[in-house]
Amino acid sequence: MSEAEVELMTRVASLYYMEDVTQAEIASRLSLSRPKVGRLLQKARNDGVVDIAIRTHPALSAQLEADLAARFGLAGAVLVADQYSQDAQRAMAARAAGDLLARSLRDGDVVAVGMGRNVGAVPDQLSRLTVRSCTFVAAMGGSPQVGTGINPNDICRRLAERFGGKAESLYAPAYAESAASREAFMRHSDVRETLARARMAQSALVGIGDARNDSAVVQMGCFSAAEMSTMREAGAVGDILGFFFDLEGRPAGGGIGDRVVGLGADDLRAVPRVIAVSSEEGKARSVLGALRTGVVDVLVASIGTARQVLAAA
Amino acid sequence: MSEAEVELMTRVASLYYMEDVTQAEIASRLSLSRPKVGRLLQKARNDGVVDIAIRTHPALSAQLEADLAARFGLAGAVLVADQYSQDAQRAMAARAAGDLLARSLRDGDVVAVGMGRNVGAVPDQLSRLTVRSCTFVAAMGGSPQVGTGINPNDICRRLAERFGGKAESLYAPAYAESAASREAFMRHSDVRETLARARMAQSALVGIGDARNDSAVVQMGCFSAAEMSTMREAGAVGDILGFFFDLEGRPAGGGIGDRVVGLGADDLRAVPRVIAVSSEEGKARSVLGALRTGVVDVLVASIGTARQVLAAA
DNA sequence: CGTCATCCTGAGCAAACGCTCACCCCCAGA
DNA sequence: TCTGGGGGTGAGCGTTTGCTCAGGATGACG
Repeated sequence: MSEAEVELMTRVASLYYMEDVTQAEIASRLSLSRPKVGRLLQKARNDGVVDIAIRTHPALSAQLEADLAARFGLAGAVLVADQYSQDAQRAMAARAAGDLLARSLRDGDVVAVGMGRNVGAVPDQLSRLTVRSCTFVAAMGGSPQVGTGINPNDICRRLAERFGGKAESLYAPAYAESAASREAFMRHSDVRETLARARMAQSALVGIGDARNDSAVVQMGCFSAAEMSTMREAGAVGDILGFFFDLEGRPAGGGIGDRVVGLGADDLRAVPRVIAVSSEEGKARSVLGALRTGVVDVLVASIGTARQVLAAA
Repeated sequence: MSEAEVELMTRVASLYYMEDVTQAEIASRLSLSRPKVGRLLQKARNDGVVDIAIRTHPALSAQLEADLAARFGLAGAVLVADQYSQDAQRAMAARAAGDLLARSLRDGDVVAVGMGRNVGAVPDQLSRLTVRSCTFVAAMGGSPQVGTGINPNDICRRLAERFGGKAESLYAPAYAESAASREAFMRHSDVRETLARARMAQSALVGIGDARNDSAVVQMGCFSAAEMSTMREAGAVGDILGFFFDLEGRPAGGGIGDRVVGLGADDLRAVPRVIAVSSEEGKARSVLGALRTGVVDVLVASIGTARQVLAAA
């Protein structure tokens, strides 16, 4: 895309969206055809030159955000409006998380990146225009069982693509068959070094999993449905980076969760700005547990989830 | 406006702008009439629930911004797309300045506020949704000669209104008739204390004046056109808060500019984050001088102005 | 309790817009 | 040189949208 085209696109977008000139009028002023103007506008929206965002009115969220921050010692909370469809909800949350990330990242920062559908949606919602030369490091291994787009390595790559930074992959499975095998993975120099870099990150972007049988970690093949059931019986309500916790935020699920190759809870606590995204309704208990672990600094969730979390707390 | 209405507005806006549902379809889904949906959307845009922004593509601005920052030791530069009309240009710059302010302000911050059309346009462009409990202090006196909207006190009031913070007025004229009279004003306890608070601000928002006979300070009656001519002959190319400088950024204009009641250049240098806005074409020399004074930390201007400034430097 | 003003509401219409489709231009390959 | 594909372009049409205006509800005030 040439610079001249970007400029034309910006001109057209300014006239249309800021000065409320009709497409036909813009066409005649700039000697273009009307369809061409329409196409330029469409492209402008696509490329992020025109940025349309739905903001949460403080009347709906300010009190809840303050309550969450106060109650769980968060640096902040970002609540988005409830949506009808789950896809829209995810997009909404992902976009808020992306904006937050874009605002807080400085050039040269390192970001530790988790997995899951919510985290995976963040790069999709991110405008291509905010350039940050950051490094995105996978904070957890991957799994061939699930499609691309959910794996940390892939999310890192896409985040780096959008921000114009670098991605650093973790070449390890998300989950080792045994504690011994996990140790072996963790000792491998590539894995060790990548995780060391992730541990030193200024920010982390993670999802909050629910401990259900259809959750992402099960689909990824990290755990069998049976193991997940066992963990649930042991009190597990959710996970962050494969680290399971109960409703009180204490480690839960027996040793089963200890076979994950990636950053642990203590590692995350040392990261200054851990952003946790949760979009699905019905994850209130998972979110509550997650907040109580003390690893989360900023929560991105829906207003509905926030209400439920506060009610349950 | 009730909470339920805000919620409805948000719902409608989400469906329309994020899920691309037509107004008629939204109307039938939510059992509303189509015009009602249209009105809700309009209101949503008005209130800032729907936020449409034109972003500057990095291809147009990134290099220039980096050059400006490097050459003048700025913390950053924000460049907006060139506009045809001066009003649109002003709105564009004001909006960028407002966004910048919203991003950098923390609760409890104090902001020193200057005057002029550009600064005055900032609150107009500011969405009402970003709440910050900050204090906006006038960094300069006012003048009854010019309409409201340009005077620092009024700008403070409007900024405070938008952000939900407090405004602190400076009850003094922008300009004293003599050095002695200025001293008298500056000694007055109200004036002294207000300026002391402005001096301790975390941020400042100021405009860059050109030293023309039709400039804002002349219209405000601070100086006569003749005095302005004298200052220009003495090398003055522009002013910040009534403090005049030449093309090299050195104080200029003889003692004439010393009768301004407000913060001086040294005061501003002590403010960690001075945001200077300039929107008009043809102010390149003023901006160049301003940047060389070393008081500006972040420049908000148009791409065209930036090009001229760098070419002249 | 009546009256007036104001705001809100929804019908109808004209304008604006998105979309499809045929067309043309450019370029690669025969 | 000819031919065929691909991408971009502008006419025309159907849909969507903004706007005006009359009707009705609501609330303030006499």
